[in-house]
Amino acid sequence: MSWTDERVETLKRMWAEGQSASQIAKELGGVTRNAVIGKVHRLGLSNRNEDGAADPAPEAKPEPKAAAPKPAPEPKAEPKPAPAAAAAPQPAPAEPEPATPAPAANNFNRRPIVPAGQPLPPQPSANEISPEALANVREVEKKARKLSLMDLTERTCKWPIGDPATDKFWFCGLPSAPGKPYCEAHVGVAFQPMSSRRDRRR
DNA sequence: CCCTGATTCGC
DNA sequence: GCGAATCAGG
Repeated sequence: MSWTDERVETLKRMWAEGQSASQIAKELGGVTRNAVIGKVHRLGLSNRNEDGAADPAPEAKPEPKAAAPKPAPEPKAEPKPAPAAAAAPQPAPAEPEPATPAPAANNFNRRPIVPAGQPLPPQPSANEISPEALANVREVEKKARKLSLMDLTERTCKWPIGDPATDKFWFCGLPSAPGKPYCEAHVGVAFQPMSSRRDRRR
């Protein structure tokens, strides 16, 4: 694979969008993230520093996991439902397959990338979670690995526990089922089959 | 352990 | 110019 104009263009665009090198590499195909980073440096766009302003902004790495406007072969960013408390959270009342909902990202970018909508609009809470599942969740919370945001990966449970306004806040962090955002127990309460009450007739 | 970008250096 | 290996870090 070589850096054709088109590929370089894609690289530039995605890099400008804040995509990570690995994401870009995946999109392009045939190259590793190292190749992408190498190219980025050679192109001289390692940082989007506009010269002149010697503005020391040492701490500024939001690591935007923004959703791509156009290319979305593999949605990476997963929205973090924020159940009010550990009490009765119902992040995703789902019916079909909530594989990867909307990219409600936490993006503090300079340029508009994400419309930034409501983080958690619909909370019908018209579900009844089985007492067993709830008890299970309670139990699981005791075993939570208490991961920080940084430690979350695609295979760690992203169920929030505690009050985000305090420092008593962390994520479950237990091993999550492949492709699922939560561990077994939390998947159970997060994705309800939608019909706690089966309509008798129609 | 997962990930990120940065740098080096033989090709 | 290229990118794997390595480094430094969250």
